[in-house]
Formats: sequence, C-alpha cells, structure tokens
Amino acid sequence: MTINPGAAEFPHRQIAAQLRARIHRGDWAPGERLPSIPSLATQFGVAKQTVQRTIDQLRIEGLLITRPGSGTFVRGTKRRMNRLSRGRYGAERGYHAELAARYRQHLMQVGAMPCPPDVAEAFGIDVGVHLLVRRHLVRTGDAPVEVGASWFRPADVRGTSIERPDVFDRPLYQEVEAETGRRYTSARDQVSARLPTREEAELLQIRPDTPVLVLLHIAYDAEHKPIEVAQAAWPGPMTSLTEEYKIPGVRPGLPTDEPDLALG
Amino acid sequence: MTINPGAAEFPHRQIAAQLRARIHRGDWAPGERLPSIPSLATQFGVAKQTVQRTIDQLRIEGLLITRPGSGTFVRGTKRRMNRLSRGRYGAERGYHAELAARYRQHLMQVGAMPCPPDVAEAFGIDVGVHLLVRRHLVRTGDAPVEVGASWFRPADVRGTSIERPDVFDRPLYQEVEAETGRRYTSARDQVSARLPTREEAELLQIRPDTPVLVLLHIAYDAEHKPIEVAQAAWPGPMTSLTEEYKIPGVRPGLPTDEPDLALG
DNA sequence: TTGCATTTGTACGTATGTATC
DNA sequence: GGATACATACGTACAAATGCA
Repeated sequence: MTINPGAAEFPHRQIAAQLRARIHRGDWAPGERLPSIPSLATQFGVAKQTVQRTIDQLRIEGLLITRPGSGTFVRGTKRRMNRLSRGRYGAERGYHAELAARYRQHLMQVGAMPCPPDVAEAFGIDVGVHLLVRRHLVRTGDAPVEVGASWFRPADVRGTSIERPDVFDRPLYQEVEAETGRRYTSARDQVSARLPTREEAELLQIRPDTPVLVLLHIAYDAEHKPIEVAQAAWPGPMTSLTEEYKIPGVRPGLPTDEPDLALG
Repeated sequence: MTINPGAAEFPHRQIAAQLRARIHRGDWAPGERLPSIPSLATQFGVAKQTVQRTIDQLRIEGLLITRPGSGTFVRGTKRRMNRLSRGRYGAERGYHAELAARYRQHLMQVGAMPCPPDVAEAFGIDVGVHLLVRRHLVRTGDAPVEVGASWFRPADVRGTSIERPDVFDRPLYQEVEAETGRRYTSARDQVSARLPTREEAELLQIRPDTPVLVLLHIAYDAEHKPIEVAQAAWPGPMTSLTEEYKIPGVRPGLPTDEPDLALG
C-alpha cells in the first residue's frame, strides 16, 4: 500500500489502479465494505481528498457503490446479459409470453406525456408534443436493472387497450398488432451511452454521474410508418447487449451510402 | 450567471447544468473556446476548484475537450452513425469492397500478441495466450473515430495472407474464407460501455476518463467454432450504433433460457 | 427518542507542476 | 523567458446521512 508521488502517474490514478486490481482479485467480495476513506488516506499516505477523488472515479466506472454515512461497497458481479431488441420478435416470434414470469416487470405509468427529442425525431414530430407512453421498470430480486418506455401516437391507439393501464398476457407488440390491425414489419435499433436523466438515475438507483447504456427502438409498419418508439436504459458499466445471428451466403447487391462499421 | 449556494443542488451541479444548457443552445460553437476556469469562477462567484470540478464532469460526459495551457473547447456535437457488425456481411454480402476508400482505414499492426480476457473467453482459451492480431485505426479527416482489432488462432491462419501485413482489396472476412476454406456462418455481437485502455485513449485522442462504446464480434464457422474475434471501440458519448432489420412473421418456437430484453 | 461518533460529499484557499502561446 | 491556462494535491471546514449507544 504505497504510493510514489514522483512517478509519472498521479497519486489518485495509482491508487485507483491498485484498488481496481484488488477488487478484481477478490480482496473484497461483492457487497463487502471497503475501509473508510480517511483510513485509506492514512494507509496510502495521502490526503483524504486524494482518496475521495479515486473513489469518485471508481464509482463512475461502476466498480463501487457509496452510501454517505455508511461506507463504500463493492458492486455485485459485472455483466448482465441482455439481447438486443431484435430478440423481442425472436427467430421464433412470440416466445416472450412468459417473460413477465422470469422478470419482475412493473408497469409504472400509462398516460400522455410530452415526448423527448429522440422520440420526436423518430416519429417526425415536434419536441414536447404529447404522446401516449407506457413506462415500466424491470427488477431482478431487489435491484432495478432496466427502465423503459414505449411511445405511441394517441390517434393510433385511441380506444384500444393500449391506452389503458392493463397488463397483457402477451408481448406488447402482439397486443398492438391485434388492437390496431397494423403489423410490425421492420425496425431500427440505435445504441448509445450517455448520462442518465435525473429520473432514470433515481429509478435505477445509480448516481447521476454513472453512464447508462441506452437503446432506442423504432418499429415500423408495412408502409414504413412508425408504430411504436421504445426506449430502454441500463446501468452502463454493468450491462452488455448481445445478439446472435446467421451470416447469409454470397448474394450480389447494391452498396449503400451510410457510414459503416469498419472492423477489417 | 448566478449560483444559489443554499439550494438543494450543489454549486458544481448547478454550474454544470447552466453550461450544458448554454452549449446546447449554441452560445459557443463546436470547437470554440470557453472562458478560462478562473474567469468562470469569478463570474459564478465560486472557488476555482468548484468550476474545475464542473469541467471535469462535462469532459467525462464528452461535451468538452480541455487542453492544458490552451483552454477549454466545445466538442463537436455531431453524432457519427455506425452500423452494428451485422452490416459487415450485409443483406448484400460483399458490398464492403469500397469501404477502404470511403474511410481512411489504416492497418497499424499485424503480428502475435497476448490476448485480452474478452477475446480469450470467446476462443475458449487462457488469457495471455499469443494470438495473431490485425489492428487498425479509422480516421475521418483529422479525427480518429474507431480503433479495432481482429484476432485469429495462429494455427488457423498459418501460411496464409492473413498473417502478413497486407492490405486486401476485399473485406477481411472474404480474404479469410478464401485463404482458409472455412465459411463465416454465424456471429455473436456484444455491445457495452467501459473506460478505454491507455492505448485506446491515446489512439482515439480522448482522455482516459472518457468512456468508450465497445463492440465484441465473434464469427463462427459451420461447426460453430470461432474463426475470428473482432473488437472495435469508439468515443462513447459521441457515437451511436444503429441497425435496421425486418421483423419475421409469426412462427411457433421454443422459449430460450437466456435473460432477455424486456421492452414491453 | 435523543445524542454522538462515523462516513461520505462538497467547497475553499493555497501551492505546485506542466503545457501552450 | 514570461504570461496564461489547465491539473493535481493538501489541509481545513462544514453539511448530510447513517448507525449505535
């Protein structure tokens, strides 16, 4: 537990590296409490502020959870696996029926709300226009793991079960198809990382400076008009999205104009 | 430009919110310099350290770029769009031939290197085993936008063009298929957000505390043995990955056991 | 219930180092 | 070389939350 103040790396980075290594090595089990910040400061021979800065960084990285008045704790196992929303429809469309049983998915709100920029752009409307939104929170055991919202144009779902706070016994998209007669034909997924909104941070029980992984999912009907725009957010450092798929055989085709992933 | 020290929000958060709003409103154009930190401190009536803390946060969020001795600058708000690697093989397999022309993709290294944990797990080998790696860097104009690496088992590509530092006139996976006789049959993508390695941060010209969006791509042959494991990283807050696809019709199928995305 | 010690979180002033112009 | 600007560390002080006696 020593720090070299003259080294190229700043003390707070050296300490961060040491703590990271010890956490990965298992010196403290998930959920276990680290020594207090003043105690670490004397152990490392630095000022309290310097250790505080280290802790701030490791918290943003998602390794630590801090509770004022209580202590600093190692976050539980990294990596929850989720599928990208393509899996929502599945290679086998419809297998999601028992999803509610495996997760504790909680329908939080059904009603009209002004839409955020992402959703507005997807629908091609102005920001702040009121849409119908169904918001949910997913928990595993105690911990919240996903906050999500599905947005619809009010005219599209007026008088249907979608605008009522009902919990359905089939996936939402199947309910929408049955109630509106429009079929989910294609979709567009957009993944990015950003800081959470204040509300997202509260619901996910993370701090506002911990990044979240965000998926914007736009579902289109046969005329390529948006039926539903869904947003989902997970605690960033803890989550990874996975997807598996077949690679098609060689077929001639046209090049596209969009920027593309290089990968080799 | 005033701060309320008695409010519920801490001063450094209040200042962050104000600066965020002004940047989004366009008070400073992308690339433009903000007032110096001491100057902002006197304007807001707080200590220099408090503004410094605000700037640290906005830099991690990706809004600002700081250059010691020079100043604090607004990062371009442009979102670069990339496709998920499924697009690598395309609905039209093979259109990637002209990709190298559209981007300035630079082959940085071809040789043996000890593999990182992600790649080891994908191949089912131990961490640190030496694999053949082809690493590249993609630039648009001046700015680096993607660092990537493709990993192979040495035995799989021994004596082929893959282990030579050649630039091919077709996509890498086509070269591999032609040289090894194995066909890319299925793949698995895994997206997550994390802090960059030291090297990634240098190559992407971002700070080590700015998160990156990472894609791990595993390509399998007909026997579901990994042929290639590719990793790509982009500056997180600036990038979003998109994908479009058709939604299949209703077909009965078996439920799977994997945790899944809820989304409604 | 009250009171007190502990712990995290923030702010401030000062000092020093380093990079840029 | 000098001025400017960002980056870090240290010590002190105080606030808020927690836990325990």
